[in-house]
Amino acid sequence: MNKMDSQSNNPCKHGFQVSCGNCQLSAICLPIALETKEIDQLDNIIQRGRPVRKGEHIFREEDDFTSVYAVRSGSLKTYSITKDGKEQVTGFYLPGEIFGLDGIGDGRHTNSAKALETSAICEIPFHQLQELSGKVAGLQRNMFHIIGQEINYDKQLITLLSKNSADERIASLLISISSRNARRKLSALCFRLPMSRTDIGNYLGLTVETVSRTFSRFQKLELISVDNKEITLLDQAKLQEIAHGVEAA
Amino acid sequence: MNKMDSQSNNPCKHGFQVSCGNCQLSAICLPIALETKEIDQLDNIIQRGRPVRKGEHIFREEDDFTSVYAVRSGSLKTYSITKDGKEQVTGFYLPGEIFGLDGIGDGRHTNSAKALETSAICEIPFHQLQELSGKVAGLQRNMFHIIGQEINYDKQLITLLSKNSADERIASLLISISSRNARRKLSALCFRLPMSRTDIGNYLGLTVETVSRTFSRFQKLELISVDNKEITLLDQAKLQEIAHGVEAA
DNA sequence: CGCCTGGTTGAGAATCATCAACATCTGTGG
DNA sequence: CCACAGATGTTGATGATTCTCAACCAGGCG
Repeated sequence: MNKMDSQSNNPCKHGFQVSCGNCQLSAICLPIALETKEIDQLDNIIQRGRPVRKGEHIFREEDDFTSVYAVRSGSLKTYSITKDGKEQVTGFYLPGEIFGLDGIGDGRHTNSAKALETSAICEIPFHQLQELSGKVAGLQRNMFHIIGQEINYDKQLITLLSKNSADERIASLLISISSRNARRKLSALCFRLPMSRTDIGNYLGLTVETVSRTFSRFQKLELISVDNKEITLLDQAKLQEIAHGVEAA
Repeated sequence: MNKMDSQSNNPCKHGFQVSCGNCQLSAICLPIALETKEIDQLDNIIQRGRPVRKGEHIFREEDDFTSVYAVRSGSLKTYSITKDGKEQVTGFYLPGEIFGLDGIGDGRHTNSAKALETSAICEIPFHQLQELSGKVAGLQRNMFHIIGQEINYDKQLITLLSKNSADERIASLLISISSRNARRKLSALCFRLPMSRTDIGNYLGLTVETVSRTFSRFQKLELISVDNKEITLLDQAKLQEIAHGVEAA
């Protein structure tokens, strides 16, 4: 069915021959306006691999950190395994978003990245990016900017986990996905959640049951309409209010 | 009394005329070995301000991001104010540690930094650091390393908040403080917590009461001995076990 | 000395987790 | 194309952990 599939208006959703210059997402990946020449330079070092299928890894915990990545289409989650063997989901990434920055610290990834659906990924070898960013001031600023965003998102998530109730966490996640869709010029009110309820709960520090119950309750309150993974926000204002204007990264 | 004051073996605890070259903490601040010449270059751009007193701010949320900072002596907390007006403690920083990296994202600090006791702080103007790091490869790597650490710490804290019980969180914090003391060649078993119970609870997503009760219970179990802010770890192994080997950033 | 902040302890309440049963969806092979 | 199995999601009943409210205690500072 999938009548509202978020990607369906893109004729070739996994076309990986696109260059940064004509990529629809460049406004998101490259927020600082670079000169055409600089974009070309960046373009030359980016590798566009084959699409990855649902469940495949882009990298794994402990892998050498060689590249950062951008989502072209699809979505993925990052996660790590805790000392006692449990999975901890640390982030969801949608088209236009950068991931793989964990690992800048010690040269090894501290998370794994796994596709939630068939996805196209841009790979940017880090040492080349670093070299290039030494020469191109705009790019270096941009990199710090992106890294800084990651830190800010994490701090926000920390606050969410530390202070907010289950309702507030779920509402925040919904608002976050919604506004990230809006940034990509997709519907902010009607979208498909690419991740499972289990992943949502894991990410937000809740059990599956609590996630499920909260969704049901929100539906009963006519805040959202739930059809499996398809979500429609019926009362965005009220959700914002519940989320305290805080968006889950 | 303060017989075990962590700083008391430093004859001039707030001497701010020290240079990076002969600073005892350089092994922590500058983990990548820089050439002497490079250290001098770094040295020249670092500003050593007057000591800040307990409760004073080093910077505030929304301030322009101009510098990163290193703790020379004392300690501080970073925090932000949530949309609904509550304080969220986002980190504690001890001597040799770098803070103020929030703000790399959008050029404004997203947190405030406040001294927990009289402290000496090194200020490193960021644009100069950035310039210098363009020239000195070791320094650039070092900066990415430090920023990456920050990301890793945050991810660990996210896991802690998302998965762990009150006992586990408290044990993790104690182990963290302990091992950061050890890194500074101070006692890993007997130290003074510079922050209030309220701050601990805020940071770990717990109420003061829960923190207090947990400390009492740990004492009853002879895991630690508590005398106000003075903590002695009596059974480090058991604490490690409770913390699942996870340290709170 | 007494106030005020910070810390401790207790009783009761609320939220969320756990356990368990059941429903639905997906995708695979007959 | 249907049937089935395993994974994923929903709902209910019960219980544990942690929060809330409240009283009380200790230490520091005017």
